[in-house]
Amino acid sequence: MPELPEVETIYLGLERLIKGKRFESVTFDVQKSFPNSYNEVDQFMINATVIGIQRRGKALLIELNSNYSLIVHLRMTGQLVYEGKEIRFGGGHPSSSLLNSLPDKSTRVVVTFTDGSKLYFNDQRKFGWMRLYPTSQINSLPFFAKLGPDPLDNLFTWQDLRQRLQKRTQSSIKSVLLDQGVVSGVGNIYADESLWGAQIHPATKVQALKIRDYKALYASLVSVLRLSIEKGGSTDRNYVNAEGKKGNYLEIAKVFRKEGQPCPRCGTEIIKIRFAGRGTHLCPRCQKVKTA
DNA sequence: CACTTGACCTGTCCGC
DNA sequence: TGCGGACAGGTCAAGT
Repeated sequence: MPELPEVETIYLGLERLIKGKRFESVTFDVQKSFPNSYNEVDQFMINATVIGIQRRGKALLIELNSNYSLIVHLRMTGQLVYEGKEIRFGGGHPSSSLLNSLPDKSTRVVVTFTDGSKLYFNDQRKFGWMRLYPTSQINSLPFFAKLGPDPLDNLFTWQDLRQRLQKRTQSSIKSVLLDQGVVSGVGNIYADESLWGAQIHPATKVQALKIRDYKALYASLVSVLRLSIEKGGSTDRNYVNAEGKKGNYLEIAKVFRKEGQPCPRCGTEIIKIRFAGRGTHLCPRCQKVKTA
């Protein structure tokens, strides 16, 4: 669920809220959520200062001045929430937030900074993780080494998209869009939304796509991702940003979670099917399967 | 080798 | 009300 726009929103929040802060202590409940040893945490995290934050695909990198970086992947239900003098939870805090008080029962890691502020890593399903790695090794970690380009990179063009998709001509377009090695950051929500925008059926084989399809898909993907960032991302179930607030993109989504409602383009009822093992939303009239 | 399916988890919702 | 099962969907390992 946290896809590119959600992780970008968290990134923007962390940039403002924790950059320059120094770690005082760290506690965690299950090793799976934070697999480093106590020794590594003591040596490379405690008393280290946050010097930079990056997003790469759906992952966050928090760079420390100890030559280590903290990598965070939220997977399905992860949250990274800040609490400090600017932001408090509970105690009658008026809330567009999903959160009442922290920590809660899904809190896996609590990081405390020297100014008393805290960063909570919550993860209901425990698929997500955060982990310290030497900064110099990050680019060679398998996850990052094979990561495709960011679709919002200024240098990324429709020709790049076409060239990368065309390495997978036998596959369906939706499966390929979800492959982080082809393009990074796209998940189930924005795959469905961008394919609707480009009027391409998710099951269409890449080999059946024409030049105009690549151009349309590129334009659609970029605009959907940008629009969602403006809206603070999508809150489907439990996504919140670094301030604990929900995103608003789903209010203006065209097909995702809109089954039974009219297609904004042609009025036909949006359907939900199961495709490539996932819930897939589309307009059966605007998005026909094309064959080569 | 390319692609698809199952496992990892927990909470929610639906039907009986 | 309680219970079993389907479902949610990111990534990697295992299977076809």
